[in-house]
Amino acid sequence: MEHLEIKYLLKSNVDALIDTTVNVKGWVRTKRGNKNVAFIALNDGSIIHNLQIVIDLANFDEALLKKITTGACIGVDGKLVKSQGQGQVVEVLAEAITLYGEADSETYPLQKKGHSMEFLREIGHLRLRTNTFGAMCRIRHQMAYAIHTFFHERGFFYFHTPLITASDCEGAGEMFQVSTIDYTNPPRKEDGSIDYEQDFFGKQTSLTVSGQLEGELGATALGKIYTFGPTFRAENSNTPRHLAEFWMVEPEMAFYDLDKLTALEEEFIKYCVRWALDNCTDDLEFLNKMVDNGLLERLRSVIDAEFVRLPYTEGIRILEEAIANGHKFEFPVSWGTDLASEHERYLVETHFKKPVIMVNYPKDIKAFYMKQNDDGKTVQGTDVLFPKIGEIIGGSVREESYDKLVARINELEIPMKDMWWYLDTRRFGTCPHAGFGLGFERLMLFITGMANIRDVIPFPRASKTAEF
RNA sequence: UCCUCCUUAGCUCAGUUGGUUAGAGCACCUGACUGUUAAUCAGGGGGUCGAAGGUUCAAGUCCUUCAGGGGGAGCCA
Repeated sequence: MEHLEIKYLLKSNVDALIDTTVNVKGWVRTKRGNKNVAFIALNDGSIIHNLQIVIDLANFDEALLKKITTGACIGVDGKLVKSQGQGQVVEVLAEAITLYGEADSETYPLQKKGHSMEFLREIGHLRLRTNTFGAMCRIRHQMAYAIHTFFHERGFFYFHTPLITASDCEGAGEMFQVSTIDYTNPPRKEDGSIDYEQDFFGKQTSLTVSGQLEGELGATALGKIYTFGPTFRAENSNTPRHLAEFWMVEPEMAFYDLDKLTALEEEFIKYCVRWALDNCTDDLEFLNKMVDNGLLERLRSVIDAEFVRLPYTEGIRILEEAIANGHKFEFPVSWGTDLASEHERYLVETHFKKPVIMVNYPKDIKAFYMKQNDDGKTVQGTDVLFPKIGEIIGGSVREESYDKLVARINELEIPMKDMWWYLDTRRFGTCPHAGFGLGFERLMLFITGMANIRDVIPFPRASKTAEF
């Protein structure tokens, strides 16, 4: 008999299957009943909803039924019928049950009741079987698919940048070293330092902190590319918004200026949010009900809003005005300093009440590769600031002038000996170009309404966190 | 990394100015119930109070250190 997914039975027109025998397989969420009849809520992961299996106790061996507990895996052959009870349209009257795997009820950690996110992190290998994490994983898949679709439809090429790199040009913080050297007895040079020429790659290597620099090589050859892959930061940052291993989306486009860049950033995020609303309805409704009551409203408001373009200088003026009107911030505000989270939140949540794309930052608080403006003070960097989660995108127009770029590198004393290939993009056929980076899990935080970034990736990697 | 709060049953939490045998709800087990929706009702088992020291006649409760976790901050995506 053909095995049918529960999503198919609950979401398709199955009138033709009524009163026929079907086969379903999945994991038991709950079993309840009386001495005549038992009800099993069966979930196979294809959809958040459970299929109700009805068991006439007279037809089954009591020893078998006893083993069908929360968490057990079973297959059921049975007649599909319109449900007698409320709460579901169809249900299956069991005719034969196959027990694939028991789940001892005294030791199986997941209960019918809800669990705290903190507890579920301790059983990361099993939490995927909960409603919340099932919803998260299905949405995560849909978002990945949406991202590929968005760029593919617009002529971007999916461009694969290396995970192992020999350069840390962004200075984006601590990196994880990649080495086959025996660290208890490393080969040494005459001056006592470790001789990486004898290491696997013949030089010191790390896991990448960004695919941007290689992405620029792609954009200056293919026109429009995007990367979508894992990224690594060895920073010991212990917050609900940081991971040591996270997925990043980094488009890079030749011949894009600041206006085209911010337009793409806005269009991209709205596309993803709309995709979620269109394709993850059941999961989002569940999360809206169980995790974050304001979720659906917030998602819809982002689609409808026109993102504010806010020059940094104007942002500072608004914040100084707020202070003059009596608003208290913990940290001072002045032109030239980076904004603290509280300042960004004020602008997004209090002042404008919609997403803000801040542009033209002081050059001293942004990376060396950002395009310098004619004022000599600012660069064409952009941050997309979102309600609740803060910075979701960081991007910029890149400095395409070889002389200006090298001058800035020398000014900041950035070691570029391993970066000669990057400078060649400006030496040979340089072009105006721009790009941005979006933290995929930050997007997931916004889409799902989850509070902690460790709960929007199946197996989070963070400081002291690598058990599962 | 800094600030702050927390750690008591499988889970979520009570536990008074330090004072007999550490409690509840849920979960689990047993039983009842003619179709349940995280079913309901009755009963039962279950704890080295995060770890190590210390103060005290007496510590779940006070002190110190460590570990783990939450929230906030910095860094960023």
